Amino acid sequence: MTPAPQSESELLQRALDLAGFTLGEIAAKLSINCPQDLKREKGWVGMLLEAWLGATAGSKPMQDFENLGIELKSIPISYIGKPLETTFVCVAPLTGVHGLSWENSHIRQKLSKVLWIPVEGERDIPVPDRQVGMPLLWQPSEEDERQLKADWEELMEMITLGNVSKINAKHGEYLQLRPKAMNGKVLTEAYGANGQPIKAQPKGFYLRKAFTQRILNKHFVVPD
DNA sequence: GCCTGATCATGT
DNA sequence: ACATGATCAGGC
Repeated sequence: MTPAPQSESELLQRALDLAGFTLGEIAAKLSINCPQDLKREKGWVGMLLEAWLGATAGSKPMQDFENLGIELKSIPISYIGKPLETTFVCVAPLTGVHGLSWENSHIRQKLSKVLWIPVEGERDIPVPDRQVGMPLLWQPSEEDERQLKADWEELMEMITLGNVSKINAKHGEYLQLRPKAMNGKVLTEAYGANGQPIKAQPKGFYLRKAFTQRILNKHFVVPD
């Protein structure tokens, strides 16, 4: 495990050092076993990058580099550099949401500064052969923030009004809510239509691919 | 169970 | 082909 970076430039330099290497090569440097596919270790790439960059491991609901105020996100990309998956951000609060605003929300804090690291994610490339790309330190533009806030307010209104059971992934232009649990049997507390407590499947906030693709496109030249 | 890290796999 | 809904692993 690498010690935590003490500055933004130190973190960026470490990330730059990874560009061009394969996941197998990076795993070997850290003496970590590299799986052939991610069917049973879906978060493996993120954990590997955390280990290399010196992120604080653990399940704490805070940014990966707390002292720097930076969140780390690996993003699987296609052969032409487009996102292959949506990006999970954080779990959605289903209770205790009275008075919660976008400005003081957990998700806004997480997205205030993100170090994106593109990694080849095509399933026909064995995990050890997948290459890591150039890192990108990103902060939401005013437009990004407006759009995320609008989606967040729409989604949170459904939660607040007890419409959790009506929520699906089709809501939200750039931000969506999807199940986030080990399986469909996991239930947590939420509000019913009359304000009564009900049990519902946990939800997570995800960034749609159109949003993350725009982030990548602003900084990298990508073929059409 | 809740949170982290996400991708898998099915439905349309 | 792609988005939605479902799922996998690990620490606390």
